Amino acid sequence: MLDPRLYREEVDKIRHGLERRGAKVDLDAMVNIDIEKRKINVRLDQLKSERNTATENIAKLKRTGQDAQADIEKTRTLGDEIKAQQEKFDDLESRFKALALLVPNLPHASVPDGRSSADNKVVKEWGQKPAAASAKPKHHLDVGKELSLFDFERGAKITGSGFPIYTGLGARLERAMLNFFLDFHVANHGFTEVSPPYVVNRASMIGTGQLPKFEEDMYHCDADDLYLIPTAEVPVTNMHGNEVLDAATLPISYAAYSACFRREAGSWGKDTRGFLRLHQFNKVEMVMFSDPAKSYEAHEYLRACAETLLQKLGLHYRVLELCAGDLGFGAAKCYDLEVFAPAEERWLEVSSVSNFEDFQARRANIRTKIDGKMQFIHTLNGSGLATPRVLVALLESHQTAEGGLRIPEVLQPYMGGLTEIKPKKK
RNA sequence: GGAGAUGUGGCAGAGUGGUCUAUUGCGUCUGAUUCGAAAUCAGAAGUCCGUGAAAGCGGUCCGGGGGUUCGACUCCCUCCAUCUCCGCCA
Repeated sequence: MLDPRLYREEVDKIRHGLERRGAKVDLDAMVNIDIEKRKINVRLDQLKSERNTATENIAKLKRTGQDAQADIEKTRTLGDEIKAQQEKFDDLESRFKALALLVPNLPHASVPDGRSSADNKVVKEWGQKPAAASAKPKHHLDVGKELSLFDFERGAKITGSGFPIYTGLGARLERAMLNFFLDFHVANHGFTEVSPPYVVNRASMIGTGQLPKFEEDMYHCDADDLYLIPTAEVPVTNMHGNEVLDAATLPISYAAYSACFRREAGSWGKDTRGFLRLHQFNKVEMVMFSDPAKSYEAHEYLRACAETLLQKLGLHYRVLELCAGDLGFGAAKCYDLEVFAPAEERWLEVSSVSNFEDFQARRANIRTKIDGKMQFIHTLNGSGLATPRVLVALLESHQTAEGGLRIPEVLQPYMGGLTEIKPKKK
């Protein structure tokens, strides 16, 4: 949510930011509701003030045993008027709030202009593509099949498409990645590990910005009115909802593993094959709560944390700075990390590192007191990392000449010392 | 799932329809005393909204929402959380 003051003091700033995003919002309607609301608020406060003095007077009369009937009658009509004005006010306020929850964050000044993902800026490339001379690597689905690492058919049988089963060494490899990610963040990056619920209430989904706008993308349990989390960002960020954080404890950094559930309602036809778009997948998420003055340093730090993992895995990747038109709903600035899949010959997004500034903190009401001044903290998060596409890159990047898979050194301790997954003998 | 109890400021804990402008204690901050500190004494302090150039002024907040009433921390309904006992269970 944006600072409500902006709607009356700096509408042009909002207009400009939304324009950069290519977002359509009826700003004029919101400004008008806000003006109307304040007008009624002034009248309402005045009426309440009158009532307060009147009831005080009644109390005084009653205490001294005098008749207060005339004052009671007068206050009764005052009460009716207050009720009527209050209803108007509540209606305007809820209308304003409903609209405000649908307004995306404004892009940070450093975010480049652009309409779509085609306009994102490559700011870094690490490692390199396999030499053209070497044999073209096999497709990850073929590698997985030969080594029996996963089973899409049976996943589809028991649940549906987009719910794969990792099997045998594939399951272990995926678990190895998650353990490596978590352990590494905790040991080297100063994160505290948390293991959150995978199901959250509606208020939490609003807090981080998934709702009310993206309802159709979320799995919902009707009987309990709870949502399956699309990312650990939701429970972990909302952990501190309605809290005033001690400024001395900032920044607070969490790393959380969770399964992630996404309906991907609007994505049919895009990347539906294999691992590229799943309804359930595993991810380690990094979440930070930062002093507002230091959130952009924290943003760079988070990005570096995610990058380090890819480097340790020996994967060729690049960093994109998203343009204004491609920013996620709540992000003020965002880096995407894309890993290269040599058989697919394309870049795959494996991490998205965002600074939300106070956008989520306003929704979830997370504050801190700095120099005696109450203010909203800044929230940030980044994948570190999601496993499916990393596995794809791993399968396509680390193939051995014999058709097996070389295990990156950092994962070997988690694989019982195994250095290579060898093909079955025929 | 069943029965009962509780939810009040940073914390503890009073308050059962009208000077509640929420008692008190602890903690916090400021000042006095002190070379400094402790102890002691005095004082101050919250959130959010509106209004105003500002000082200030008005409103709001006792788990959330709703109701009764001229007036609700107090009465009623409902939801949530916590605790105790019972049941079930990885």
